[in-house]
Amino acid sequence: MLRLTKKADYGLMALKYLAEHPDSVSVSAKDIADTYGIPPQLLAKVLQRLTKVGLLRSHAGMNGGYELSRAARSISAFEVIHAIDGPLFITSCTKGSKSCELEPSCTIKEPLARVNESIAGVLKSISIHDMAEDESTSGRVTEQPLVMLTGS
Amino acid sequence: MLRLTKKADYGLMALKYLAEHPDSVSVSAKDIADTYGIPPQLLAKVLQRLTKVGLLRSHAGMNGGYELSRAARSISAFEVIHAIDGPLFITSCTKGSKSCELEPSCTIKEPLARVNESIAGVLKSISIHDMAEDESTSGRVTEQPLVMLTGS
DNA sequence: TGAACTGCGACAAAAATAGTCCTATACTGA
DNA sequence: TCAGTATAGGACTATTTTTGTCGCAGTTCA
Ligand code: FES
Ligand code: FES
Repeated sequence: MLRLTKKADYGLMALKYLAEHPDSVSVSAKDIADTYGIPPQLLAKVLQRLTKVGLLRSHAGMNGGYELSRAARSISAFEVIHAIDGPLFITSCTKGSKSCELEPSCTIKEPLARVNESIAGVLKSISIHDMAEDESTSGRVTEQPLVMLTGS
Repeated sequence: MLRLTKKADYGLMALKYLAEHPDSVSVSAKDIADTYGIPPQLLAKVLQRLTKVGLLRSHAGMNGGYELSRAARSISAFEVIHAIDGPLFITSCTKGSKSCELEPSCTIKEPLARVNESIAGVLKSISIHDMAEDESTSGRVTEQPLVMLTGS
């Protein structure tokens, strides 16, 4: 449930990498793919999309690659995920204008839309910078009890 | 991104239906499937699972069916979703104990775990009762601007 | 010129979801 | 006690989504 796609994951990882290497003028997709052990071509596509929406600046040719187009602090996880996975959301319908078949009957959409908002809010409140920060902040968050399975 | 499965949707819809019909002693899977126009057998399975985890009580035989085992107010969306879609969460890895291949390199997991918590919190804070309530509360939430696409 | 890049579109493979079928079992009421 | 209606659940297929690959065109730089 509520799984992020790998592409989004890859995208976040890549941005995090870039945020941690501000010295390098630009880093190639291959470089990042190698350090994380993920398929280069796939990552390339992800980075291309991020470039398209303006989160990255690309530079073709030798010693080319990507760099953040803004400060890591100003790029939210939401933006990244939205750029890669698209705007779709919680309920299985939610096609924006096009409403699903069970529209008249299903009244579940409304309350869930508010859940969406909350989630989007959380995602927006986390920046790439925050993520990059994490490992330098020692093992602070490592062993928290994640009280989220009480339901069953 | 972050899509709920249809099964979970169906489950929520069914519980909502039950919450709205407290008069009926028990409602059959077919009844609910018919009113919402969803595959009866599939809904049956969903209801069976909800019964198994104790959210519903089932009653076989003629005029049988399901009923809420607790007050709608005390059943959270989280419980329902968790029961149906399982405990899996945000990051593409997160197999609990089994950590993914890119474990040493990927440091993105930690911060995202906190996002998970927040989302779970939101889901836990919404009860079936809240959902059922929604339509009686007039068209209050209908035309809210959902400010969640600012990213792109 | 040629090596090392990005930028795309089309495909193929794999995995997750959605949905169906079939059989067994439980309860009800006539 | 028997027919009808309902849940329980395993096995299976179909569909969709996600993941990953290939090939080729354009760019930059030495
Ligand atoms: S599932 Fe489409 S309107 Fe609710
Ligand atoms: S994607 Fe598995 S540890 Fe980050």
